Amino acid sequence: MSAAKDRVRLWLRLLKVVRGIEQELRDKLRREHNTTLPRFDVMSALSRHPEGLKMSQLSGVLRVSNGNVTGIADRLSEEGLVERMAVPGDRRATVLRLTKAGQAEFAAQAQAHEDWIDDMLKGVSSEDARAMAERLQAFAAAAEAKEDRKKEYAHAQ
Amino acid sequence: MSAAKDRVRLWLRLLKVVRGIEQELRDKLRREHNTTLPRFDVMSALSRHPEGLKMSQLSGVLRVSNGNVTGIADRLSEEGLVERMAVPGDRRATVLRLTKAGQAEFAAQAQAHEDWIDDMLKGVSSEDARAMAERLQAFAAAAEAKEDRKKEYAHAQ
DNA sequence: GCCAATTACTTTATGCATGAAATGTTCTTG
DNA sequence: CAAGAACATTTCATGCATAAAGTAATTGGC
Repeated sequence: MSAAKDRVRLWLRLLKVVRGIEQELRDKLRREHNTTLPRFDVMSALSRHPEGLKMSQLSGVLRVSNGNVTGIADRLSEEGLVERMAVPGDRRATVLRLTKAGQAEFAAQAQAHEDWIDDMLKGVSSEDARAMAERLQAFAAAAEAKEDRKKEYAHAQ
Repeated sequence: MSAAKDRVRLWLRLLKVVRGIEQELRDKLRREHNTTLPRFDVMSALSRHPEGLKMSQLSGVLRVSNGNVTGIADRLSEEGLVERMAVPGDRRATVLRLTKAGQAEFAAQAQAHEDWIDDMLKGVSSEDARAMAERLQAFAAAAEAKEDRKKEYAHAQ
């Protein structure tokens, strides 16, 4: 009967914990690296693709809107951390990639980021972390599959 | 040795799951109730305090800035969901509270919200939900205590 | 009772986020 | 090959979020 309440309570706790950690990360990024989480996310995605990503690929990976990425890329590129490259054979597209300076800057930020997380989650043992991550993974996979079924159904209409 | 990696992985999964659910809630709120999560949060806080809250109390409860609440309150009050009341004896302060219309509107939103959460977390049993919530609670409490010690230390400087 | 510090709130400037419209390019198809 | 559909990106309008500055009222120490 109170299963719904249990789930809502879980959701509220999840939200509180994640928002708390996220807020601390934002503060540290701003104070210690003069940047923001969205900028960090963009640079992180680019660092995993040294050859660069098209704007649309980037917004797809980060699951944000196209217009959003435009602005963040503009600001990062003004600071020389990122550059827009023409795509030979398609004048519509541009590829965004880290500059040398961007790579160096991100390396420092990423190391700090990992250290902060490790410190904030010190209260969680390695085993617990693995167990919870696995559970969340299973849950996310189930939700994903559900989403897909929904889309197929919509298409069939 | 890889404890740090385990914790970072846990964090990334947490972030992904929470952002995913949050995004779906935002979409549903927008499509089905023509509102947003921040507006919902404000109305939710006010519904727990029928006598109303001062602007500063509200921003404290929601952990957002003062300036932020001003704008949300402006828009909600334009729609007649919320009203600003003068505080007798302190002309600086105003109390914000739900109007009758706001109460009715929020009741509908809150019920839908609970149903959505329950549906999205259907894959989590009641027992698992309680167990995870408890763990998160313990973790949050530990982090809170750590924060407090930090502040005391800062004061002592 | 005065005035300096504090408190309550709003305003401003900046950045992030969205959806929708606009611009220009490429592809498709009759 | 000439529409026109599809695609890649930017621009625009709106809202949320912050920090910092501004306005006004209250409080506390003298």
